Amino acid sequence: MSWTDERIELLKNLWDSGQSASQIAKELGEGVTRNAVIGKAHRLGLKSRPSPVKADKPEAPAAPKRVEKKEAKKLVTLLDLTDRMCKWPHGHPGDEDFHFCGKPSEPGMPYCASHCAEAYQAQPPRRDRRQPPRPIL
DNA sequence: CCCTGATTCGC
DNA sequence: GCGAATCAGG
Repeated sequence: MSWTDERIELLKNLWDSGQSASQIAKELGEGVTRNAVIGKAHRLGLKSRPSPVKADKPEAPAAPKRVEKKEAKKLVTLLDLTDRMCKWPHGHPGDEDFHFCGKPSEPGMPYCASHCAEAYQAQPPRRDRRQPPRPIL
């Protein structure tokens, strides 16, 4: 596959819609890797959203602006889920704040480690609480 | 190990 | 121009 106009547009849209390169790659499908996406994005001049590597290092810690509001976390909706994402739901379907855990899931599992623990609790030894059969004599 | 984007470099 | 390999960080 080559970069047709359509694909390029899709790339642009997804890119500045905040999708990660790997997610875009999946949606473009057909053997497109995140490297391809990043490479193309780079070449197109679409660039540089906060990259972990280039992250700031001002080194002057003289700015104690700690009382900032917590950044509003994006809620992981059904549409955001990919495999390898924890599918543990929070809230009730239909509610505005219904969302999924979304953390990296345990390999082969639908949930992250902690939610696996939640989901797959071994049943505690259930003592049979019915009255034992009473011998006739 | 999961993930992120950036860069390099042979094709 | 392309993107796999690599790098660099969370």
